[in-house]
Amino acid sequence: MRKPILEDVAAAAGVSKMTASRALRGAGDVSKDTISKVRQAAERVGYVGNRLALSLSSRRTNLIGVVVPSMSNIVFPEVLSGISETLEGTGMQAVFGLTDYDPGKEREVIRNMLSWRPAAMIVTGLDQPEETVKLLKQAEVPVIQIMDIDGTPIDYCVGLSHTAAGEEMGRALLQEGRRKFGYVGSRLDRDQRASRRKAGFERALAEAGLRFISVRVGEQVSSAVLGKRLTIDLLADPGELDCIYYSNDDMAAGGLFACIERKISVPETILLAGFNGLELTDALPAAIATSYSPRREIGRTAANLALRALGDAGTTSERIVALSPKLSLRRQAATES
Amino acid sequence: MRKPILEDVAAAAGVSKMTASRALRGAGDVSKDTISKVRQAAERVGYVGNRLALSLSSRRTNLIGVVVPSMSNIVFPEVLSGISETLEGTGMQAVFGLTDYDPGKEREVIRNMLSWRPAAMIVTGLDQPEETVKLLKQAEVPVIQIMDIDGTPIDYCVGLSHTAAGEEMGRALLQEGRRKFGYVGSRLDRDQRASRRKAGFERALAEAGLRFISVRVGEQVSSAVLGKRLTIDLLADPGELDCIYYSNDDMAAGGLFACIERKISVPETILLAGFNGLELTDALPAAIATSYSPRREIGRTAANLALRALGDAGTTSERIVALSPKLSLRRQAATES
DNA sequence: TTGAAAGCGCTAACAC
DNA sequence: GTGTTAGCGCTTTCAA
Repeated sequence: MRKPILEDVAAAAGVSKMTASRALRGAGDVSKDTISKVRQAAERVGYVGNRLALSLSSRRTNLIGVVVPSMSNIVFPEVLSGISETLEGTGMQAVFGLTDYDPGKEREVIRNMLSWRPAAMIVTGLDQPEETVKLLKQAEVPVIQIMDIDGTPIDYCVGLSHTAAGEEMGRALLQEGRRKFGYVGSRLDRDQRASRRKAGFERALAEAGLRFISVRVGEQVSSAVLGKRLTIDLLADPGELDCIYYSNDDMAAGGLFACIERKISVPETILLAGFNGLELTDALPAAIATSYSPRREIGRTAANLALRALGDAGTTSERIVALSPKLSLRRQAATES
Repeated sequence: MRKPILEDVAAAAGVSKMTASRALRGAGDVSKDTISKVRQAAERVGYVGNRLALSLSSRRTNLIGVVVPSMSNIVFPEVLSGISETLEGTGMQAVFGLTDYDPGKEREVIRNMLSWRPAAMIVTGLDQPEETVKLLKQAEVPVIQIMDIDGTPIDYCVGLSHTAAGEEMGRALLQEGRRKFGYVGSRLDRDQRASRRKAGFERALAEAGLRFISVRVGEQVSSAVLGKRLTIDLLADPGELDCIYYSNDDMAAGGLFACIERKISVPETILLAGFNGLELTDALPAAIATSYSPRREIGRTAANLALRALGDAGTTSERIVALSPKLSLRRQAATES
């Protein structure tokens, strides 16, 4: 027996297709009696609506396309959680796509998503190639760009200035009296945000007449393992560093593990600084400096911007939502306990 | 001007709708000349196909629904990466949904996905409530259940036996001469797999006439922070433990950090054991035991099972794909270098 | 190799 | 409050 369609429900309930449709959606004026009759009939025949038909017919979907570069650390999964959480109960549904930091893949993923006629798009970064931007603009759906605000958004963006974050961290570490800086990162050609943090940091150093004494940039995906290896390598360079800036917390954690094994005291001898403010940093056996990036909140805000853009045109939102990273140089006191 | 549809492309190319459709899809016999004419016309007008119409009309979608409980550690993101990676280039597209370990949410997420008429479903675990199983069966699409193989799959499953993994770890640790065991976990009521690992471990202990001397089970999501806190708490119990089994590596890493701060030597004084074999464990400053769970491979295999189930009925697959976790008690030698 | 007609399963718009 | 008609944008089927 073929899968039941609306007409089967209508027949089973003894009403017309249209009445059944209205009853199931709770739209229009349908008598309480009819509604329960239809609902029961639907239950009985095991009806599951067909969104393809619904969306084609009504010319709108409940889909929000979300495009992120990677799932290899916890950052984007947390953004997705924030989006998913905010969308819950709204009837909207997120659809995710991965680009692996590849602009070509990104364009294909976006093109594919657009063919599903999503109600809105959330994409990572402000640096899409022109062709991709054109694609997004032609789609005529609200576009929310996330993570970054250094640039001009297509419609909306929410995130933080990575240049400023790097600069702020640089200033703070100089303030702490550090003078001999090293840098450890990876894949800066692909990860524009990490590379802007580095540039911002270097600007702060330049103002003090300083620059990175030693630098290591890996080719692999960033991870604690890579951070550890590059740190060990870096520490072999001549010149005693008193501070290392990492592209992110995963790398910095690896650096800390290297220092622990070598019995270098952190942060006394060398101060380590990362980026993201991962929960992991609170558990580490020594403090590393970090800027907390509000990943979940970025996800929530992005979803809210999308919802608002789809709702009544009355409520206008700021086009650029700047969230500031919270700098933390020392271990957080256990604030709440 | 409204968004171009197939008819606009056809008009621009001077052919019929049908010919344009075939030319763009590369289906049927269309002359080379016509094909390039149509492709150019599509490019010119900025045509993006409408998958809603395509799927409704052809009665099949390129969607594979994927339902996972959480994104709060790296495990499921890696599964999703594996799926995404395998689907790339096949024309199939994964759609993700989160359940937050809530059976009610799971049912709603699945029902929602089914309304998009996916070609296959990938869901986490073998322990869906009967009602949800009924929903999946009625959908008449291949269902692949992942992570677990302790049970009977609806259609296919790929994963490992968590009971066996726990038992194997227990035996190995006994073999190592450990005798005084503690356990640290969280949310065992929701995470059935963690709770089965614990049960398996306890079975191994029971065979040796032993049991956990101290146990801590938290209410929050598992994390290094929680693992650290519960470990500190556990260590305050009377009786000197020589081994702690954790619900997973995140928790175990937290335990290690607690030991480092307290200057307890690991693994000499206390051996710590987790589960998952996260990359992080390779970077940690002391070895923790773990079972490597092939997360990415589970994702890949699940996607392949789905693809095969959708392909020519000729190729039948095993219904149950058992992957074995690789036990590691000591730090891996850097095998490849 | 190309085209015309019918219809996928639903809802919008209008009648009653 | 309920039903009827006419599509949504594409593919399938059949004919030329």
